[in-house]
Amino acid sequence: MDRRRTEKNDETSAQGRPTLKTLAFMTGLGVTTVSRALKDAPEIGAETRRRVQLVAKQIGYRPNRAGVRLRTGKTNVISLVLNTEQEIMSFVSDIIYGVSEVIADTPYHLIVTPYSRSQDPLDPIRYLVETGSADGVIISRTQPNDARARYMLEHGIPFATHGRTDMGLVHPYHDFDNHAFAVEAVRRLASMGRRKLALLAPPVGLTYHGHTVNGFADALSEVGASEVPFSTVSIDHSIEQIRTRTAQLMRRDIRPDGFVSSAAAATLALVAGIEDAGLKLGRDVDIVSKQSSDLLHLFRPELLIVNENFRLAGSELARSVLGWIGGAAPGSLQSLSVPGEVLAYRRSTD
Amino acid sequence: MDRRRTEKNDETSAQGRPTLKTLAFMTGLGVTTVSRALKDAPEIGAETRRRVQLVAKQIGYRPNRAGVRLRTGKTNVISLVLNTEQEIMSFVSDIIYGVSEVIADTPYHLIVTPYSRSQDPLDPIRYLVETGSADGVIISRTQPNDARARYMLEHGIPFATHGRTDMGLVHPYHDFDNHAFAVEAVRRLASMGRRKLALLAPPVGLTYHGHTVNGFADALSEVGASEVPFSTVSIDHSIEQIRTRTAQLMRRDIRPDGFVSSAAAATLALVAGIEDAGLKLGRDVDIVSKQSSDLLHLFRPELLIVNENFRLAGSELARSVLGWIGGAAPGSLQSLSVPGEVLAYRRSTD
DNA sequence: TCAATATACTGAAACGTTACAGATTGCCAA
DNA sequence: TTGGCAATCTGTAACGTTTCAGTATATTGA
Repeated sequence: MDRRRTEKNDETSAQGRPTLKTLAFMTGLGVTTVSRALKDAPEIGAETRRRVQLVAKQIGYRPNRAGVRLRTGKTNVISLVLNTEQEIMSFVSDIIYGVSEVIADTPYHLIVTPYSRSQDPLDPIRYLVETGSADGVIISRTQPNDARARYMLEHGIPFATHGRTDMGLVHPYHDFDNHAFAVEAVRRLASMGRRKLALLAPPVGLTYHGHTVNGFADALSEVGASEVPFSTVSIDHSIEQIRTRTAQLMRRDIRPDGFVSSAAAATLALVAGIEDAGLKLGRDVDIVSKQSSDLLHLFRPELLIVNENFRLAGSELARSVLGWIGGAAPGSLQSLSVPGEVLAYRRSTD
Repeated sequence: MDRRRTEKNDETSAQGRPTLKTLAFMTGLGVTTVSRALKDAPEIGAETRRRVQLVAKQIGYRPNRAGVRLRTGKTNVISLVLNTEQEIMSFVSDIIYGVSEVIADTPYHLIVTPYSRSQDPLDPIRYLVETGSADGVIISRTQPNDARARYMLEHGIPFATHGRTDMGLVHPYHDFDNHAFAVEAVRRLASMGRRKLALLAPPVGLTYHGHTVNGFADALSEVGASEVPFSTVSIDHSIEQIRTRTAQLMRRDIRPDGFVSSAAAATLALVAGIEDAGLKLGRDVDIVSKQSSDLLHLFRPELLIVNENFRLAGSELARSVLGWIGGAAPGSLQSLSVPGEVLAYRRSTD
């Protein structure tokens, strides 16, 4: 059953996977020459290079990852660090697919490194750095003063953040312009005559919470509308919590006639809460909501919708990390995604 | 900048990561002894073993993955093979989290290996096997006669399928009992007086399409209801397609008064189509739908819901693969998840 | 007492790769 | 002719690990 070779040389017939040694034997060259020929090193004769590459292609040679990794330290791995308690209707799959698209034609593999909310978010990063498990890292849930970004910068490992930081440190990122989103949302609500607006914001602590809150505030004063505070819940809260808090809010004398919501799942809860309070979407209140997959319009056609493309985010993040690994300047690997227009499926005038 | 050691021995002070050599030096033992001591080999003295393990823990020794992999061929990697064009509201993140949970306390890493629908689904599998990139594989979208399962069985790589096969070959799987789901769904609809039922089924070709269709048919004859054929669309079709086909169906003279739907996103489209035709959920028609995240009840409280837990599926699949890798009999690593009861949030009698 | 055996440990080799430090050849200038 | 040099190619060592084939010491049996 276990038919191992007794000879040291495997230059005979049946082999497992071809290695450099196999190629060296087939071409009559040395292992070193083959190695260099495959990576287009300058001191290899043009014909030799072609010959080696041809044979390599023919027999389907693939470099052994472990060999490369052991020798060079290069893992050819990108790690996507994810929070395990991500909410419902998660965008995670979109990001993964976006990343996959980009690394598909590279030798890179994507590993998913999870952490639970109870853990220190720095734990998985430390693990990756200490064990040298990846050449590059992608993180999300970015904070203005992000310990993970600082740590990776200090340890010299390339990374990209989904969302910006605000520490005066420069690193690649991709972000959705949530300030612009909030501004457009408020303008839209104002244009429909809504004057008392509430914001269902991202969780406090994350950078885009600030962006969203600021955009909301800026636009409020621009259009001369007022805010009904609604900061007891964020989109990170459970469906039930958002729903009950919303219902409470809507039963007060002073209640909002318009909402800006930063996430689709939260919007479902928001609508439920509004209806629990006996009010009607499109008549008593309007909502502008972000979504990452195209289904809110099915939920309630009165919803006003702005799309955020997480697949694009994944692609951009992957491109950024690979760019940094490839030696590009981190400052040149930053991108901001501008929100599209607010989409309406049925007018609130019905 | 590049302060490499000139000495061959790194037994001096500042090092990067500790290796077996480091431990050997610190303990005064040979590298071999240290290696064996760490894995509780029998021929190591009890005290030596303890001493080595203590020191290893103290200095935070972590075996170098590349070294192990090169020497032993063990990758300590599980690959999750995913279709990149997965629909909206994807369960992918749940599966990933489920897998992560299980491998968290193991040396395993999870890599995501994507393939697009245009590709041969066998491609990623071949890649994994040929390059020896993983110790175990998890696949979904399983077919009765699944070329991937056959291929992996032939090549002796442990795997688990999400969904069963029907080839007379034995391998680990986890599946949701879709036959039971369809039966319960039909019974429920029948108990509400619905007699003409339609099925929004999984895509033809996948094993659970058959299970669902059979369960549906079995229960129909059990309760004496009739079927309104609706096989022009499956849950794999786009939201728009399902919606328009549903509307067409519901405008016919003979239209269903009950639906069984195999996916939440499809149900959204189904409801939209029904309402496009001017009919009302809970009055003209009832729907029993599967869902994997808890939000359909927010969409329409009249919906009847059965939950499918994909996180559990991920965990079970991971456990199975690890079990097989660990030498368990593949036949002992099969599990079937029984659907919970049909959940109602508001009675259709309203 | 001697040999046999068990116990505890060890060095060398190998996995596949790349970097370093040559080695060989041919050509040209002096 | 000689030396120098460019152009190609090559062997060896090393990355960190495990396995193989030992070695050394203590213990046992006769």
